[in-house]
Amino acid sequence: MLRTRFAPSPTGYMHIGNLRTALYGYLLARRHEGAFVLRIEDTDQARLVEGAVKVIFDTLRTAGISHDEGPDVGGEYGPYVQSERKEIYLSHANELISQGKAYRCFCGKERLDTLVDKRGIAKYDKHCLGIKPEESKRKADAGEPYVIRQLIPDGETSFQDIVYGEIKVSHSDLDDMILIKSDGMPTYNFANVVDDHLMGITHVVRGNEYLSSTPKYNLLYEAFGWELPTYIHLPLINNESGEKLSKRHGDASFEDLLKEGYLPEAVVNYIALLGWSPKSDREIYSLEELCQVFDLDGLNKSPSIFDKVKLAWMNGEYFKKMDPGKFYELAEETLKNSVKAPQVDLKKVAAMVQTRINFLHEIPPIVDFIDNIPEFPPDLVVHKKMKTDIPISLENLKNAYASLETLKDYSDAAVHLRLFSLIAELGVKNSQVLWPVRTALSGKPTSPCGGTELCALLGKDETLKRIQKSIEMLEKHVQSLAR
RNA sequence: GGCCUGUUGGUCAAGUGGUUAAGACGUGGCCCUCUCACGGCUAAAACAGGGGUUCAACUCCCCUACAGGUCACCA
Repeated sequence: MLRTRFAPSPTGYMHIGNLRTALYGYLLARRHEGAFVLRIEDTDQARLVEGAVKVIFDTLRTAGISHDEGPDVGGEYGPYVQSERKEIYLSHANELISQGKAYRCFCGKERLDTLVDKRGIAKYDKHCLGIKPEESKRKADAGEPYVIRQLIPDGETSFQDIVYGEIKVSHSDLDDMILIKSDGMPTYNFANVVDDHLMGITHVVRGNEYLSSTPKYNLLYEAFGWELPTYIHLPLINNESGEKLSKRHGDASFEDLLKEGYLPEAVVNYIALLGWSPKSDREIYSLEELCQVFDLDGLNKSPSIFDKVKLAWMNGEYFKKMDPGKFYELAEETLKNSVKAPQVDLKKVAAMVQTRINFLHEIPPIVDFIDNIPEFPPDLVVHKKMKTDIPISLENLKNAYASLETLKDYSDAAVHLRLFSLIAELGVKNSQVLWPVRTALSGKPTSPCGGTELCALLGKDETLKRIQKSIEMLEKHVQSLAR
């Protein structure tokens, strides 16, 4: 059975790159009816962050990425938290020592520092490899602090990566990396390998920052006589400046994006398409659909840039295709805060606004005129394409007022009928009546609906009041010009 | 700096020796239309550079340039 894993370290911050790695691992497992396991890599005692594991759980849950095994749901390969597996790593490392494939290193920081070159790069000189096994054991038993290092043999390693193909490196470029730290905890490099094997991970999906250390991991697999997993290294996601996404650069985490108004479904959909392509023109996919179509073949090797502009578009797409009831539910609070007029049907407002926004926070400025119509200049009723000028607008506003004054039913259909028969009667262009009305009712150059709908939305009292006000304003303007 | 990887329009991205080099976002224009939006149509816009291999290279090889990753008792 295919088994993948997501193995984040609890930093309290889940960025988009991490989330995408989790997503692909999840999709691969789902697609092949395998298992997706969550493992917490908390071997760095110095960097423990309060509540960080919760951030991981929350992020995965809201993204809809569910794991089959993990610290919270259990499973037969647990525990799934590395700090609880300390002894496992230690015994494995000792096994390697007894086989001569790893050794204790007693070098202190001071000595290690002397190995650093002018660029700040150090390679261990295998100094402690020279210590005889019995001596090493004696020192360790005497309580001298030490780390355990992997002994890299001479030679060359090559391996296959699903997306990058064959990778070949010479062992002379590899360092005798630390497996067990002096506090007894394993390093990521070691724990990762041991756990992936012990947990039966068949496909390792991770960012390509691990591509160059993979040979070292393979040497570990080899030392233990374990079978290599299938590697799937993912191209990195960069920010607008082409840098790797990071908290330090102020790049948004999944949580941040949600706070900014992005829908989790849209974010998941968008990141699925960064570095992977369904090889079709279609771009909108639900998570379930992604589970059906995801394939390794569509994986890309070049890095991509996280583009919020396109994400914003996709967010809008999700709003547009959303069931109106669901949309109202999401928009209700925003609407109630921005529209207080009692006669206004907020469900109608929601419907008007649904195709016009990418974010909920774009709603208030669109509907603000409902409660408070702004003062507007006379010229606003002048529109070349609508074939209106001030005299025509004034005239038709008066006509519309008279016509609307006697109307009782202010439903969309009734207003529409009344105004269009007025237009027919006058023998003018639709826009010559409707544009002045729309402007008189909204006070703005644009509105989320036309003149007739505006009448119906505002109701009779408010409609007549606003038209009257515009008539007065325009008359005053005309008089001032005449003088 | 060593090693690893990458480089198709501004961005995402298809393309696996022979194509008018898709599509999407964004941008401009047009249509629809009682404004805006939606929707429809359309335009501009790309194979990093140089050498090979080949009848034929965006596709294969080499070099250069640029970019990213990595070289921690971080993961």
